[in-house]
Amino acid sequence: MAGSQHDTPAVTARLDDFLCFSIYAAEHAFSRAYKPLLADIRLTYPQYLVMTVLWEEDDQSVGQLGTKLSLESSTLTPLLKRMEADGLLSRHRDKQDERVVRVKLTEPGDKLRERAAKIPACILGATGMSLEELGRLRDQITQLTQRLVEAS
Amino acid sequence: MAGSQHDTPAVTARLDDFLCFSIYAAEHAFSRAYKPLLADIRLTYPQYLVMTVLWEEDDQSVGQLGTKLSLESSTLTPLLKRMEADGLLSRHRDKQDERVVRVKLTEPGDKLRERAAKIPACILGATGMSLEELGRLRDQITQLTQRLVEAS
DNA sequence: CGCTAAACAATCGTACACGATTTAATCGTA
DNA sequence: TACGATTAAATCGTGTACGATTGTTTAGCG
Repeated sequence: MAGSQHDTPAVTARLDDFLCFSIYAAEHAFSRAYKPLLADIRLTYPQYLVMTVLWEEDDQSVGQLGTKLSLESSTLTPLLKRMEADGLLSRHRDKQDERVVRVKLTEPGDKLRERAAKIPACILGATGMSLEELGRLRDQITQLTQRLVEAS
Repeated sequence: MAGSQHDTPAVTARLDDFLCFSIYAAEHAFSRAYKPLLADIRLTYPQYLVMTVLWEEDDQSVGQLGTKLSLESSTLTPLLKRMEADGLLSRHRDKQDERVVRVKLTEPGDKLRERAAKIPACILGATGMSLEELGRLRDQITQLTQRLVEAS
């Protein structure tokens, strides 16, 4: 048959060896860890990420949000519409450039920030890691992401 | 400044500071890096993970797959049905215990393993990391996941 | 033996997520 | 200034992903 001498050995990499799978599992674990905390303030995990971006800087375009979150308009538009229906934010065409839709927090959306303020500490506690460890790990992962993006 | 003495300061954590977001972004980046490679063999990323588990050990129950992949039957059942329709695997009730459904690779599903064999090396190249670095990072992330799961 | 409890997969409803396409607005340049 | 190219969102179709519920089958216990 094919690889009588060297090429691909019959060995298959184990899933647990995959860095990508560890990331996949960690993403699920984070999402689940956040779920009960976010349920209190009636946000999903992606919605929480959007709110975090807006709490950081209000009045951004859909495109800006997409860049920061690595999401397409095809994902963001319905997500933002749900959040608008929930009264968290408003969406309006930019007067200067009608192609652009600007997203602004409503009063309740802005207020929610206070109720969400304790969440990061809860998650930090769940990780059982120090801020330094956590920061180092985050930076390594961010660097990895950048390389993956550049390579594609 | 910040904590004049205690309660929540007006400062909001920046999204980029969040470990969870670095994971979220990395998960997207991996999924996108795999996409063109997987398109060649007509698999989605989650389907590839299922195949990897089955290449490692054939003939597993839906529950076993779910445990290894951290997925619910509500996710796996439709996913496996699509893969069955694509001729990659078969699903049959276990004769000993009619509650369980056993998933087996078909001949084409097994053969696909060879064509997929070069993918890990492509991804490794895209990360620009050494196997040692990669392994260390993976172990840290796996440990993090375990702590998150335990804490919930 | 019979009956409840538990286990397993499937189903349903909701919510991301993406690529490809579409629509509308603006820009560039002849 | 006209008109093709570009940009920004939205739309459409497909595929995960989950919680809650359902339907079957098996296990456990009196």
